[in-house]
Amino acid sequence: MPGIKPQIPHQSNRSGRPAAESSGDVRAAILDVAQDLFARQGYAATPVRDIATAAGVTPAMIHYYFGSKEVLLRTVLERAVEPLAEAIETLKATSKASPDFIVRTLMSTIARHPGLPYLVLREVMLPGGTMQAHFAGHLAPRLGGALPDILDTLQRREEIRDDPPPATAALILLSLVMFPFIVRPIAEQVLGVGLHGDALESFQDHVAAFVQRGFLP
Amino acid sequence: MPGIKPQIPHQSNRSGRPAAESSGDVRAAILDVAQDLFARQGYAATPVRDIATAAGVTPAMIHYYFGSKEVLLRTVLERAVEPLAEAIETLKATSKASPDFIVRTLMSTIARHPGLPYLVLREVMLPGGTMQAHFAGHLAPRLGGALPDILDTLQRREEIRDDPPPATAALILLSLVMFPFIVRPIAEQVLGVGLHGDALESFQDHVAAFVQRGFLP
DNA sequence: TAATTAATTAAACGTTTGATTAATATTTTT
DNA sequence: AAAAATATTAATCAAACGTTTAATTAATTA
Repeated sequence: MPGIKPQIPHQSNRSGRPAAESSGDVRAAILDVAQDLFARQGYAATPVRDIATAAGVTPAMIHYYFGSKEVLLRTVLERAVEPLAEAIETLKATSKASPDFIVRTLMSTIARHPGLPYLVLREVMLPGGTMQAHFAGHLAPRLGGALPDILDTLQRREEIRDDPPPATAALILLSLVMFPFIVRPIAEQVLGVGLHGDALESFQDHVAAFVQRGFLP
Repeated sequence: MPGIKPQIPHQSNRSGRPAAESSGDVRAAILDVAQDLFARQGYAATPVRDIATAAGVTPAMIHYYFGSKEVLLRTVLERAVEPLAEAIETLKATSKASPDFIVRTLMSTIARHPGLPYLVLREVMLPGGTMQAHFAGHLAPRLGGALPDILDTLQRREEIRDDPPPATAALILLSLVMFPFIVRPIAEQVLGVGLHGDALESFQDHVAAFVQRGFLP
C-alpha cells in the first residue's frame, strides 16, 4: 500500500520536482499559504484546491499531510496564535507591566502579524466559527484569561484605579488593542487613521495615553 | 412565460399553502431568516437551501425575489444597518452629545440588534468580505464618517481634550463600543463579563466612565 | 541491489453548491 | 368570466466542493 500515515516529513526532501517552490518542506509551504488565504478570505470561502495551487502542490497532498481541511485550519491556528500567546505570557511574567507598556506590547505584536486578528476572530471568536468548539476551552484562556490576572495585580498595587473589575478592564484593553487592526482597511480608507509605520506609532501613543488616563487612580 | 420580474409582493398573499409560516410576506420571511443565518454562520457558510428551508419556501423563491444569493446579502445588509446608521445620524443632529451619551446610545443600539456587528464585520469590514467593494463607499461613510465630525465639534467647544485627532478618537470610541459585542460569547464565557440585562448596564457605566476620563480636557 | 517505506501525481468519486427551467397554481385586472 | 400577471413547486443543471483512489516515483532500509 502507498503511504498511508502522514508523518512529519524529513528535512532533506528531494523528489522528482521540487513541488514546494522554496526550500523543500511541503508541509510548511501548505501551512504558510493556508494561513494567508484563511486570513484574507476566511475558511469557508477558501477552497482546498486554491491552497494547493498557491502552494504548488496537488490537493491530495493537503489530505496526505493534514487529513482534512478542518485539521489544516486547526494546525494553522495553533501556529499563528503562538506569538500573541507568548507576548501575553511574557507580560504576565513581567512585573514592570504598566498599562502603557501592556498596550504597546500587544499592539506591536498584533501589528507584526497582520493576519492574526482576522484568523482568530473569524474562525474561533465569531459565532459559527469552525474552531469555536475546539478552542473555547483550549485557546481562549491562554489568550484572554491572563489579562485579568495582570490587571488584578496592578489594582492591588494601586498602580491603576480599581473602578472597572479586572475582567471588564481586560475587555476594554483588548477592544482598544485589537479592533483597530480588525477594521484596519476601513480605519485607513474611511477614517484616514494610518496603522503602518510612523502613523502606527502615533496611534499607539494616543491609545496608550488614553488608556493611561482611563486607568488613572 | 412565468413570472420573470420579481416585484414587491402584495400585502395579502393567500396561496395554496401559506408558504411563509407567519403572516404572508414571503419576501420579508426570507430576509428575516437570511439575516439570522448570515449573522450566525456567515455568508459563505450559509447555503441558499438552508435559508429556503428555514423560511418555509423553495430555493427557487429566493432567486425569484432577489435574483441571486449576493443580492440577498446586499438587501439584508442594507436593512440590518439602518438602526445603527439612524442612531449615528441622530447623534450628529443632537447638540447635547457628551461622550457619555454617545457611548450609551451606540452601545444600547448595538445591544438591541445582536446580529448586526457580526454581519457588518464579516461581510463588509473584514478582508474578503463579499460586500466590501459595494459598501466601501456606500455604507462605511454613513456609519463611520459621521463620528469624527461629532468629536470635532466637541473638541472645538472644548468639551473634550483635543489630544487625539477626531478620526483617531472616533476609532477609539468605535473599538470600545463594538468589540465587546463582537466577542460577546468569549467575553461572557471566558472573561465572565456579562453583556445582557443588568450586567450590560453595569458594563456600559464602566465604559462610559472610562471614555469620559480618557477624553477629559 | 532488492525490498520497503514515504512522497507525489492524475484522475475520479459522490455530494453540495447556486442557479434555472417548465409546469402549475393563484391573484389581479379587464 | 376570460385574460394576464404574479407567485410557487418540483425537478434538474452544470460547476465546484472536499475527499479518495490507484498508480508512480523517489528515498530509505536491509
